Amino acid sequence: MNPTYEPKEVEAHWYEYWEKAGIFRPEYRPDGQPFCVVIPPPNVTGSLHMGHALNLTIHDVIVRRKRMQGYAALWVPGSDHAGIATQNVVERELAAEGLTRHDVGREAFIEQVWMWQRRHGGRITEQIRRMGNSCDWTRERFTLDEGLSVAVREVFVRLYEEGLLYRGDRIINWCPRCATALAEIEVEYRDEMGALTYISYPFTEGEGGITVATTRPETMLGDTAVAVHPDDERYAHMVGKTLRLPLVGRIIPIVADEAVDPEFGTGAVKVTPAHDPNDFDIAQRHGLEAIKILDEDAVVTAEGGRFAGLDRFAARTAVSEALHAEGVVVKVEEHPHSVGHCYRCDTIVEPFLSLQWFVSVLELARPAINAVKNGDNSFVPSRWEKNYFHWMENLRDWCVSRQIWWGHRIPAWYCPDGHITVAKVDPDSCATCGSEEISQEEDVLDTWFSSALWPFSTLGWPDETPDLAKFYPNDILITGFDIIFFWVARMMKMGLHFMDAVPFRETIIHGLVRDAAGSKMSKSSGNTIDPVDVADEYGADPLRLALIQAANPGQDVPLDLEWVAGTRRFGNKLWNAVRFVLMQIEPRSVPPSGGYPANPGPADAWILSRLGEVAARFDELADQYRFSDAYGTLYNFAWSEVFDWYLEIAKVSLADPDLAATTRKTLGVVTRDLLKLFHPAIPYLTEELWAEVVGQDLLAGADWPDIPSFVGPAGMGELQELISGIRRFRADQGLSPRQEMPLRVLDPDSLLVGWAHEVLSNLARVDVEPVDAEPAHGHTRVVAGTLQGFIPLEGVIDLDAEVARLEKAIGEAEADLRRVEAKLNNPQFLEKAPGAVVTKERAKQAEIGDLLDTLRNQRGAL
RNA sequence: GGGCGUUUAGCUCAGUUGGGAGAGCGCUUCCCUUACAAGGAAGAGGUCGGGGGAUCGAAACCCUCAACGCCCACCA
Repeated sequence: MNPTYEPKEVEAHWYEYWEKAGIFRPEYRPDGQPFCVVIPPPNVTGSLHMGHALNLTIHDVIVRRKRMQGYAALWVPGSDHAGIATQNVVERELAAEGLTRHDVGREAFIEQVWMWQRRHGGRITEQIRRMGNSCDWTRERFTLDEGLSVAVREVFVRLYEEGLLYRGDRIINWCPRCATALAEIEVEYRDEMGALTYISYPFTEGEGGITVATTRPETMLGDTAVAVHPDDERYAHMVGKTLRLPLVGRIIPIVADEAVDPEFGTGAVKVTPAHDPNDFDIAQRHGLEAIKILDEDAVVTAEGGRFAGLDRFAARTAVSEALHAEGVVVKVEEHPHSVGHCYRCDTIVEPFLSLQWFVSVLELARPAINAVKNGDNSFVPSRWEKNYFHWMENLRDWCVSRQIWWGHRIPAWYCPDGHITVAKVDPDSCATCGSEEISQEEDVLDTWFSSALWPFSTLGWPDETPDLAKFYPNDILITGFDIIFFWVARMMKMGLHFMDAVPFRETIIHGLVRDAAGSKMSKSSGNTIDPVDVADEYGADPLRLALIQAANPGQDVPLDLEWVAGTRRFGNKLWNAVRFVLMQIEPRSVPPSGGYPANPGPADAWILSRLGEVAARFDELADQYRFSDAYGTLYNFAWSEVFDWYLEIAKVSLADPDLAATTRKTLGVVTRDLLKLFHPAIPYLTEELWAEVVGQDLLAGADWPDIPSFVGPAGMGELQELISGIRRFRADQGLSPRQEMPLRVLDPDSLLVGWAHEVLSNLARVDVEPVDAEPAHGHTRVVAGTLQGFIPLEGVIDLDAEVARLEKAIGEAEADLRRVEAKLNNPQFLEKAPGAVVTKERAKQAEIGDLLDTLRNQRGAL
């Protein structure tokens, strides 16, 4: 073995062994209970970022542990066609050649996207493998593959037949750059400073008018009314009157509507039904006309009269200037307001009246809300359930049609008479009138429509496959809080509707990966760290361990390369600990499981008992998905107990003929079980070491540790405390750690037996002489419970240092005593505190009192 | 405007039935002891955001204030 841990070498080969051995397939454990999770499908043309790395590491830690625990564990991998995002990429390529997708034509364009996908699509899955993730690649799926397309079509048709999916004119959010409709959730709102323009609309009859306020003066071209609140006394007498729309000349009514907030602006609002959702609603209630004054490129239409042809922003300026010229602008004031941007390209979206396909989500949402309320699904951490409820209870219908080409084409056909035929199989004629002149809907479905089916479509639905029967519902779903609404909520709705069961039992929410300063990682701020680069430089295992050690449910994960360097140092420590063990035992001799010593020596029993406790605690924490705590516990145990103490003690035990055999056995099983416990987090390194220690089978397919209970011997803690105390004395005295010293040991409770004296003399570098009584003057004392060590002061040069050492100890003991006595002198405490607490305080008082006497005597003797 | 979260050592964070403040990194000192200097040993460092309250006892429970962060909302 190399003297140092080289992640790159270690990580070069194991993945293919695991895959070839079929360990990542649930069939590996034919009799195991099923356990299933589906990957949040990444964009097929994307590349791995740190958020993926965190999400995947959590997945893998869970799945690998479940597999080792004997479950038939299945992690379904796959990717998403990411309609708008992918289409944008290919369109940019075309644009470089001066072409648009319309120049190329639909079929050729789609073929070009497929080509792009075949060229780049393998990249992210390659990166997922590189990070060691144990997905079952034989079950890999793609949202646009044949099976999933069948599922999408089935769902579309059934929802349509059930009346839960319809085509209609609604205000949708339109991205003029992507040239498609968006769902509400696909719009990102940001506060921006705008101008609130107050415009006076004159009455058609008589003097005066009514003043309205708007941040978008250009939309006045499409106004068809002004609305006031019905209870607003200022305007009560005006309701029913008419106004002449400036610049346009259209006669528009004043209507009364509850939706108007009398407090805002002037309390009178201009109504532009075709370009504002509220206005659209008002118009519906009052039978107002909706006039589209912007087209799909956000350019003013012919309805805009002399402003026709102007871009929406140019139109804003032009209309504003014209209004000023006409003298109808009362005032303009600065006004912060929130502006919607396209989540794919950041262009300002345009609310737009448009004929689109919608899913009626409220009916689907009800069971999805109930499922969480009654515990069929729970969120971890549970506080996210509140957000989920609030979201689900306030849904607007989901616009699912997109005016792009890359995606599932909507299975609806129109005949010249306007009949709609929706069918699972492409029809030859109109289902209503039989006309053969039918044409298919041009639009495709929202990418999230297919993602919503992922937990069952990937398992073969609508066919009743064995996988579907075995692995639906999935057990868990792991994702960031940022896509709860995009994805989790929709999977819940679709899963319950079509499978009549929740798609997964638990929804595990993790945080965002942030940089070392706690800032969000983003391309624009240039603080992103590429996980593949990190894996190349530090290793995938160290990165995984660094991520998982910070990943408690719902918590953001700050990442500093310095911490990855730290986990790599841990890897090196583990590597060398194993190297040491292999110098003591026969390589490849430890059994894959069992093999615990029947009669362990005292130190063996101690470390085995601790191993059992730590493994139990680890399991408890891991079952709650508290991986930061779980691996923190394990990490500290491995380093500070096994490596720093047990291995050092073992060096002594190995020299003892009575203890050597059991020590070797213990070294072997403790090492092996540590490898098992660490394996889900650092699979490559542990597998490599397993090959040296166990040498048969693969760790990835091994059983989870089942550690029998051991009882640690009395005196272990005192022994360690005594050793530390002697080391502290030496450091305080400025003595060399190498300098041998005599040590008289008083051990009235016989805590230390022969082996322990050897340990003491080796680890503390002292010549041990057991004594039956406290030696005469001229010693300093190190106390560890009832165990006392006496170091002759002869030869200790620095008397002042020893005085200082003692006085510090006396000071600390006095402070402790004061605190304890303050409690015990409080009658209220004695009366009201539980008996056990009082007893504990009394014992403490006695113990500190003894210590203090000892220290004071010693101080006096100097 | 609503809702949620955070505030503990220089940094990042634990502290889950209220009973002697912890870890990792960083820092200081000593040590290249044949597994490991990517190491070992020892140590310094905190009025647990402020204020108030119930309690014998609060980092933890209640109230309040403050700062920071996130989500939602039809801010014309």
